[in-house]
Amino acid sequence: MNSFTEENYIKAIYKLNESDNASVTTNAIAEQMHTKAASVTDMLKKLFVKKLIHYQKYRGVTLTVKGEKTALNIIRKHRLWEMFLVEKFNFKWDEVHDVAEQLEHIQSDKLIEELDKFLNYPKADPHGDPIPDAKGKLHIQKSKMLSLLNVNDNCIMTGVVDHSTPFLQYLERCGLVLGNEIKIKEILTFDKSLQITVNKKNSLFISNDVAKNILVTLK
Amino acid sequence: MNSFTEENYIKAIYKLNESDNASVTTNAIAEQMHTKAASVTDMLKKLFVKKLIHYQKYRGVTLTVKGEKTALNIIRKHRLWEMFLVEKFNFKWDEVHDVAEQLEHIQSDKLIEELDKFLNYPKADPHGDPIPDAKGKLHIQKSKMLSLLNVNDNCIMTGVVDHSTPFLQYLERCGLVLGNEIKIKEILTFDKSLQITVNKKNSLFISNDVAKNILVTLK
DNA sequence: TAAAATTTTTAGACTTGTCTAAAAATCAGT
DNA sequence: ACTGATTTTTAGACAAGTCTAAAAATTTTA
Repeated sequence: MNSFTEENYIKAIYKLNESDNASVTTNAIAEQMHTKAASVTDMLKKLFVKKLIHYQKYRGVTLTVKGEKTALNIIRKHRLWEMFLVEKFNFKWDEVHDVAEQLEHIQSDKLIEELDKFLNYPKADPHGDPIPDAKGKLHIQKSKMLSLLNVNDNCIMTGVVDHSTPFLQYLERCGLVLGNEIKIKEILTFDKSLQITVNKKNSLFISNDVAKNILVTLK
Repeated sequence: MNSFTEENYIKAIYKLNESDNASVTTNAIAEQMHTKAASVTDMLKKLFVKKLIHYQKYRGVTLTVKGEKTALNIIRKHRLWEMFLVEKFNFKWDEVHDVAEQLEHIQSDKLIEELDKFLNYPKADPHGDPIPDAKGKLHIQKSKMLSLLNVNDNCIMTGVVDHSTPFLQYLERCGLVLGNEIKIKEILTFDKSLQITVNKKNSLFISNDVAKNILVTLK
């Protein structure tokens, strides 16, 4: 079994990796955990021995499959408890975090099963953040701004930020409607505009501002 | 704030003191906590510095008022969580303990308030163990077998174990009916039979078997 | 009431997770 | 490609909680 501290490191690594999908640096973890880089290095060695992370000195870390499973289990518990506190115990969204942070470490499979049942098996918490199932699988993806993805990422359009008519009309003319597949071919360095394909055919350029207003989930 | 470990020691001391109401020994705590006497001594020094216990070397410990308040708060949380698990999450009584043992350390006043409200402010858990209120006050007493008390203990009769007619008729003849005050005058060593008074007048002897079938709460 | 048995405490060591300060490795700018 | 800045790691120390072995105090027993 992993200690509370180990669980918190795993979760921090998962979150840092989630946003940029790159190898996570020692300093980034130190900042996230409100601790010092030296302490992080010590812990990384331990997590490496336990085969929870891939780690090479000076090279940052990523989670192993085992580490990711561990992370998803903690996140599952955290998000289910947040739902519970809000829906059943009259917590406001800004009040839940600290308590869920404690509750997520409680060890009991039956408790989490029953909690899930009690909440009617929610697929996402009210933030739109997906709740992994008991096997650690995410059934829905949190949507992100298209502008945050990288070259060669493949995604499905799921929403827009700007709902103005001119914008929506522009999108329709480009074939950018809900459900279509968007692949990023290139991101130009000088203005961060994107070359994309829609449904593997239509190739076009969109500005970074446009990309910021398109919500997608990774495929 | 106290650590999990400190809280567990406080709870252990409370429980050990509850049954016999005497100064609690180092070895008794060590056994209860599944640890070694040397570790207990170390912790006792810490709890003494924090003014949670009265402690003199080699003389055992009792809780201070502050320590007792701390204990009652943990017990309140423990028993509320047990109720919750049984009533809302389909736990059996033998399944709740380990989980409640973890949940009792969660720090959040609002959480416990809402939990209490959610359960409709229960006064006792289904074991009959009383749940302290938010101020640490016990509104009902757990009833025990009269045979477990000591000389000079004073109590009120609250129930019986054996409900057979002959037994109840015998009790009535002795004046042993619900609500009457029983004081233990003497416990004979050779057969553990008891000399008692009922309502400070009638003095009589009852066998230990009879005493085992009379439920009382301490006054 | 003195010796024997038991309980409790002390002393010193180990583990986990943390820190500071200094050394080593990597990265950035020219 | 070199130099300086930054990041990461190492080394050594500390606090909490635990342990074993030995010493000290208390209790039991004869």
